[in-house]
Amino acid sequence: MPELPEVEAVVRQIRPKLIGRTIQSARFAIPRQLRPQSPRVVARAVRGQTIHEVRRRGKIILIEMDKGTLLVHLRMTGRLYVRKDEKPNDPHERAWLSLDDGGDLLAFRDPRTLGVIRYYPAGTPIAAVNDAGWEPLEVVPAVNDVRALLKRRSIAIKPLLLNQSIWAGIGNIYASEILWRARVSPRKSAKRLSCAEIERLIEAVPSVLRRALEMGGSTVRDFADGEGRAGRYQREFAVYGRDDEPCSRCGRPILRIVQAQRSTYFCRHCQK
DNA sequence: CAGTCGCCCTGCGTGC
DNA sequence: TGCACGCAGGGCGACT
Repeated sequence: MPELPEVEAVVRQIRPKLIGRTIQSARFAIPRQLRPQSPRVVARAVRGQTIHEVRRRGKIILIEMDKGTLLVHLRMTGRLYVRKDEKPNDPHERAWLSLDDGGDLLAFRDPRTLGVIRYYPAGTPIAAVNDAGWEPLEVVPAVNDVRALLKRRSIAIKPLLLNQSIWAGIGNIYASEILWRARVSPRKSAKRLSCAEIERLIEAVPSVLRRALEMGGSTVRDFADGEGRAGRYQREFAVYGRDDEPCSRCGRPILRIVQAQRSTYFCRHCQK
């Protein structure tokens, strides 16, 4: 579900509610989500630790404590929010961290249970973080640096944008939106992008993501931020989910194709 | 090695 | 109404 803008929205919501709080206890309902670690071991490890920082790297949420870091990846349907401990349990909640004062709880809701939770003792390398590519809202890479990464990749540019080691945080919705803005065909082999196309891509990546973040992210099905609020960027989608509708640039119908088992939306006329 | 595919899950909308 | 099917914002491991 959530891509960079949605994850950032969640982090901004929960961060002030978590910093300085101490974890009293933790519960994990789906052991598979912690594999290869075990719920019991992780619960014991985090108990009594104080949260110092809550950060995002790409789509990854990092809850940093005295002696280690809890990593949360929301994957398709995960949500994180702070709520009062007394509310009746949502049947889709899968993990809970109870906080010291005020009877608050950090809840992890994830109907499909594809989300991931992992604990890293301080000093342990976090591979997914170390392997993550440019942070789109912080780094504007040089054309030559992007070209170097693309030059021997024959894979189509759209599935490559989903690879988190180029830019971190781009997912299936924004990949289509970014390529429409950059006027690059999603089917074009990465190594065949011209310098001009790479320049447009470098412009489009942060532009699309920043605008989506300003709008509170996108809500296609049921995304909600840490306050339970829906995003509004879906109203501005140029192509995602708009197959057969006219392209706002040229009026030709938007196409839907499948690449690497995922839907791609684009305009064949203005994306070459 | 690079690229593709199946799969992990649940829930919802569509069409018969 | 009920059921089967396709599809979903992600990413990994097993293949070719």
